[in-house]
Amino acid sequence: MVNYLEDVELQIFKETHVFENMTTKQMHILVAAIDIFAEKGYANTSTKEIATKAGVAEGNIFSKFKNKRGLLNAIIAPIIDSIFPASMNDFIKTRLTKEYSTLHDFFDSIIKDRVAFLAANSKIIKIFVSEMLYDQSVRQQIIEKFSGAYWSNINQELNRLKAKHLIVELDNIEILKIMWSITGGIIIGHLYFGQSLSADKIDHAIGALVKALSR
Amino acid sequence: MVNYLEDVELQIFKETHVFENMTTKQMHILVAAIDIFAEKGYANTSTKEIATKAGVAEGNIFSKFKNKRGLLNAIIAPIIDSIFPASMNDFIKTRLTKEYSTLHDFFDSIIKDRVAFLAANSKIIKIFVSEMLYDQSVRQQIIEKFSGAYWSNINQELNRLKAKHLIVELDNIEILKIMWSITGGIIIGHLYFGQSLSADKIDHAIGALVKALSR
DNA sequence: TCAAGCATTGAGTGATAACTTAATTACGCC
DNA sequence: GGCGTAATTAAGTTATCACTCAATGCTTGA
Repeated sequence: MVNYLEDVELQIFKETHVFENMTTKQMHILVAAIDIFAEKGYANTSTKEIATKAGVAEGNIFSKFKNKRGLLNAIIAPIIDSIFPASMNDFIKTRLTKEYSTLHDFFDSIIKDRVAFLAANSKIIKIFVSEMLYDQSVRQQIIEKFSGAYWSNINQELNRLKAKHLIVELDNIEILKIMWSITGGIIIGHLYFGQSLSADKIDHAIGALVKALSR
Repeated sequence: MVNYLEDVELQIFKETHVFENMTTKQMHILVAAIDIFAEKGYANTSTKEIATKAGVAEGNIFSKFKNKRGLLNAIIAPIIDSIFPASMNDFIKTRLTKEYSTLHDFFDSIIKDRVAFLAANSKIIKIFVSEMLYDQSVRQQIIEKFSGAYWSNINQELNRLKAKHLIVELDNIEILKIMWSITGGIIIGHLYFGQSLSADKIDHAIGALVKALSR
């Protein structure tokens, strides 16, 4: 029971205080839902199945999470809050604001940070990705979060790199798209096609990215 | 009615002869299913809804497609057969076998071909992508198709480029991953985030890819 | 023209889905 | 230790799901 809270995958829920005001049984529901949603998708999972796996009565789901969608939201919301901005706050402080002497340092820092985050939350990321493809409103939330602090910070940083003639003169949005494509490719390969996340493979990808975007 | 067959989106079904041995009403079912699956996903769509949109009785779906999953397979199978190998056959003949003088020619040809294919089949691609994320067996089919003619052809071509010192000395699988990441990024941006497929944006991405993988 | 056979219909079926609710249990506080 | 509140249960309830099937319509070739 307490083991659940020590699961690395659940770190993000502790950080975003989702577990506060939750009983042990309710945490079990959340954890069971994450497991099953990640495996076979939200729409293919019944609340009865979740309750059975969590070892609680089905009604307990609805007294805490209101409805099935509410349970999904409890899983997805921390991701939307974290995938760009929340853990990004920490990231901006420790990484982005320090001066990068080379483009390689810049991308090495960003990509490794993001890959580590995504790999450490693979089940939740799977749920999030699937739902993002289905649900326009989830995509809209991403766009909004993206337009906030994350965008202005990284935008600023890219302009600084352009001023130093370190990075190619493309629209920042194009630069970011290439950056996230490479990161996404690594993650998709890992999550869905069983490819390794070995350090040298990631270094190769970072090397390619640096070449792609150097001036 | 006949209009359906002129829909660009359905080209792939004509090419793979899916429409043969189908009545007009059965084609309507297939087309309606594509529309609704693409919009809200397979699991969230009822057979009744498909029948209503197609203007037929619900039972008609089951007499032709056996069950709901059979209907999905009729949509997905041509994609699996085409996304790598089938349209790739044509592509290999007209493009891959001619000698490329520069890496830019090589990627320009490949990326534009793939982007055009994916953009011309956006609804079906959306269905395919969603189902790929859910269904292990679909992923397995991709891996198998990938390991066939497509792989040996492109592998050969990449080795030739390496011999000419035109391309970076990474594993071919790593090169392909970077290539497909960039292509995928363009498509995801277009299909799910409403970004344009303008020629100069694609040229920029190709330019970045060439730099990334040049020796 | 008509019979045979395939396409099509739509009412019907059992299963299962999400969700409700009234009763029961557990828990914190004086 | 008992009282009030919140957590939990389990047996419903209603709706909807995929799918069946017997009856009907349509086409085609002799």
